[in-house]
Amino acid sequence: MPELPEVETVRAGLQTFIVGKVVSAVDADTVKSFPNAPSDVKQFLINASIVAVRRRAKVLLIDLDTNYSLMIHLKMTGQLVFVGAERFGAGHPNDSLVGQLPDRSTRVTLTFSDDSHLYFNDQRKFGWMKLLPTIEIPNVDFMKKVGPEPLSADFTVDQFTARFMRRAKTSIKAALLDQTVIAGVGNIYADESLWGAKIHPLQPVGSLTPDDFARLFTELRAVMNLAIEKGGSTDKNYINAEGKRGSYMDFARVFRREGLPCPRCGTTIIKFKAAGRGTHICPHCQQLV
DNA sequence: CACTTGACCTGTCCGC
DNA sequence: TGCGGACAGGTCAAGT
Repeated sequence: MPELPEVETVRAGLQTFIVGKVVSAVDADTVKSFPNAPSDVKQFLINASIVAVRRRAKVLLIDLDTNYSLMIHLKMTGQLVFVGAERFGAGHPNDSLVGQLPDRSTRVTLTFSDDSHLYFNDQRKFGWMKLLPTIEIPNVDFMKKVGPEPLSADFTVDQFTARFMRRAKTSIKAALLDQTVIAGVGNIYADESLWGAKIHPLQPVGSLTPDDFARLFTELRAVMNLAIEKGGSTDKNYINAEGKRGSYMDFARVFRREGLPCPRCGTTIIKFKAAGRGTHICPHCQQLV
């Protein structure tokens, strides 16, 4: 579910809420949620304090003062929700969630020494948490293979184009979704940026012109920045660290808008399958060439 | 090797 | 209302 803008929104919320807090209890399904961690994972977490919350691609990294980190992937339906202690009283940002969590999709509960909680919920159980030494993070297979951050200040259109040309024979949509090409793009922002750049999702990468890449580079970054500004996209499950929904779907131009008019030309938006995913285009603006 | 497909799970929606 | 099937925003292993 969550793509780069959603994970970044969660990260920013957690950075505000949990840095400095000390873990006092852990309730976790260690088999499901900590597949690679030591069996005594609770001992590694209890009494540790949160130092920082980072993000790389769609992965969250919670650094502890013990030189260990929690590495978390939310996959399709994962949520990380912070709930303050009741004694914080009315007006606390997420007071309304007190008593609602944990629920049946809660996989891990971290309790902090001030009686606040961090809940990892995941309906479909695709997500995971791993505990590992902070210094080992760069050695994790995914971290070694994942492509550059599309929003980083020093990322250029030339680098962007060169990354894609490694996958010249595949479709542009499949390449956008390939995390080893560019980090953080998922189905929503792939469709939205291809509409913005007026490129058909099945267009072979190798047939795109420098101008196509320039437009896609600009559109992808603009769409992701807008999505972060709107707190991400909530289609079904996604909520941020305060348990609140994102509003980007109110601004989506094609995603989940099949049957509605293209906001640019009025042609009816269609949906089909591309790169194995539900794909939305304006058949007038985005044509195979 | 490059690329595509199926599997991992649960919940929801749609048609009969 | 009940039931079966398709589908859902991600990633990896296995297959072609």
